[in-house]
Amino acid sequence: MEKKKSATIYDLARKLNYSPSTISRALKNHHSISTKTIEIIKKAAEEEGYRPNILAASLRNNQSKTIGVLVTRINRPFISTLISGIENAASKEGYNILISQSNDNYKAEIASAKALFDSRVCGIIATLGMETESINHFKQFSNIGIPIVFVDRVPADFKSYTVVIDNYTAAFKATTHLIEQGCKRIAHFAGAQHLNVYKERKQGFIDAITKNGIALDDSLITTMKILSAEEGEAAVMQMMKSANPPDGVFCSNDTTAVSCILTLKKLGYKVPEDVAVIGFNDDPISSIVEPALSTVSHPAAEMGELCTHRILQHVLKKEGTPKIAERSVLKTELILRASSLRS
Amino acid sequence: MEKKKSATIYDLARKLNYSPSTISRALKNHHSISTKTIEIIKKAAEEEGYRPNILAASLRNNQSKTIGVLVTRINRPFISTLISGIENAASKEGYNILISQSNDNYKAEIASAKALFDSRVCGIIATLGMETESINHFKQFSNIGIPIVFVDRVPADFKSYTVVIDNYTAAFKATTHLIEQGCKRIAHFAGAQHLNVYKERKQGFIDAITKNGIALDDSLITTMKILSAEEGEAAVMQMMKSANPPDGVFCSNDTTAVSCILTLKKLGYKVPEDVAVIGFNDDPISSIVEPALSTVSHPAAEMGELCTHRILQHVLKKEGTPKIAERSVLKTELILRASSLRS
DNA sequence: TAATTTAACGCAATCGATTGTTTAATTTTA
DNA sequence: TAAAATTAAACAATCGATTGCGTTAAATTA
Repeated sequence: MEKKKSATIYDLARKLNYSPSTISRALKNHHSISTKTIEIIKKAAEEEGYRPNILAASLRNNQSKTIGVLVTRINRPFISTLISGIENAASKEGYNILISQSNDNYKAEIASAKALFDSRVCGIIATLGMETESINHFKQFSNIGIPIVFVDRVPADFKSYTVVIDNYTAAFKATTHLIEQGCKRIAHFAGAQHLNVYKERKQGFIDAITKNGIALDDSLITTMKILSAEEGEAAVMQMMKSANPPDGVFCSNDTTAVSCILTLKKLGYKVPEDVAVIGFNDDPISSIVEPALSTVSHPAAEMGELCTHRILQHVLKKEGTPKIAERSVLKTELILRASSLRS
Repeated sequence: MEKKKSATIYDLARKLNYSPSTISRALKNHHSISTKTIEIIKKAAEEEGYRPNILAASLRNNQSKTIGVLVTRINRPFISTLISGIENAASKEGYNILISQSNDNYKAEIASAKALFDSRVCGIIATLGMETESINHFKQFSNIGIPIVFVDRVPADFKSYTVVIDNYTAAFKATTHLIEQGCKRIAHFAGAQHLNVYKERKQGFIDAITKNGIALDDSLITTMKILSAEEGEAAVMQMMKSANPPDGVFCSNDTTAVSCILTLKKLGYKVPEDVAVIGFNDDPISSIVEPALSTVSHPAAEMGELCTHRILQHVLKKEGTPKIAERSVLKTELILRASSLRS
């Protein structure tokens, strides 16, 4: 159990009587090294169990084949699937991913960004936290030309790559679907309005309502802090107590939507007959709850893969190629299940 | 948008007329640097936006304050929560985590291990894949003294730290609970038997059955490849068709347990009256399905934190301290819900 | 006052891989 | 055959932080 260190190119050089530079070049098939020598060196490298020291190479090249990923919480269905997509695409190209979570805490997000920066990641993929006020902590990356990809929860005005879904249209369609099912008074569980995703979903909801000639009733919109099950339950209790309760609810996420269904049932209402419900995200619980929850599917894995591709495109791009802050909008799908189907 | 690089200790040294070594020492409050100088240097570092180059420091120290995490699939409730625990504990101590997933593919697991090794992680936390045959790919770490923590799905005979739950006891208790609820013919959905977790759960099941004086009926045990919902459904269809169907099922995971409940309901059986069901993991779906699923809770986040602590303890340990391949067994909890409560 | 300590900091090697520039040997061309 | 071109490999600087050892000047002690 000695701490014997793995061989370096210097060890190989000494052993084979070549210079370290020859070893280095041979290992990556440099043309100035003869085929014979390359063979000899590769064989020896194999035998000696040589493994390149990535730290040394990264230091020298000043870039680290490591992508930083900064998310709010790793253990959320959407986020973990996103990360999975990021990882699959990255490892396929020989890149590693460094993960950090902010737990939706602003200060932690800043600290995480700094940590990832210090690790000299070659690019960073991030989703903003609930509390994020400013995004100055991302400027350190753009300042030195490190590409940033904001995904899902993105800032309004920051020059970077962006990977999102069309929240507005998805919300519009979801709400329209409820209207088509005969809902006349539709409620909306909105999320924190400083985050694009919830703001856009709310706007999609509002526009669908008004464009269908329904009067917008602000009292039917509940804005929640974190869209938790508890908040969902409380909102339902409140709403159903009112003189004119809703007959449909469009929730900004599945957590509150499932909570909504469960609470409605507990109160004795039938879903979707009395109240139709539709959520957002297509979390695993949505297909398990009874009635199964209609929802909007988020192409999480694809989004993750695309994020990685954006970073790699940027990193591998030749000098001089213009950097375009491209915005990618992925398609969502309306998943219709029993919770909203009255026919 | 120039690629201006961030300041180094050399830049600061030139600017302040100190030597790089003094800058380096001042930044970490070395006692041989005067308080006044430290102040000056830190102030300048702040102003210049100095950020240490971790790659350089790691190369010099030959250790990287980065923990490698090798899992099967990131987007599973248990795994993502485990990772979350690992990350929280690591970032608290200033360590980063590098994540790689094998997607349960043996070759990918080997490649991931190599990638993490090449990244010079200071320790590695791993759970074995479904296909993992040998664990030779982990020897490269132990060979050079890098600590390994196997978690949950661990190898039988490898000298390393281990963080697991007591699968046997949990399974024993879960099965006993079904017996106490009056079940006479209890089925078991077992997982791949070369993995410790499923093997132990099966043994716990068997022992609970026999110790309660019930005859063991092998036909009631279905061994599944990946414990998917589809496999669960198929198994239920098969079993309920038999002449002597079970009145209770202990499933090795929640995915098959939920699938079991849904299938039973579809077939017209009542849960738990006709068939009581209990799962394993306490995934989010388990509390949403109807009837809610009784299950065994896995302290995933704690396990993750403990894994990180094991690595850090080892890494920060002074020279000469004996390395103990400690095995940590965490407590599980039997979560009783409607799917198994007949009283 | 001379001899020692101590405080404060600089010098230079080091970690391992990379790469522009030379050098040496061999082959081709004039 | 001498000069030029090509091939193959060595030399040496570099990336940025760290650290053992050496150096200088001031402070303390004898």
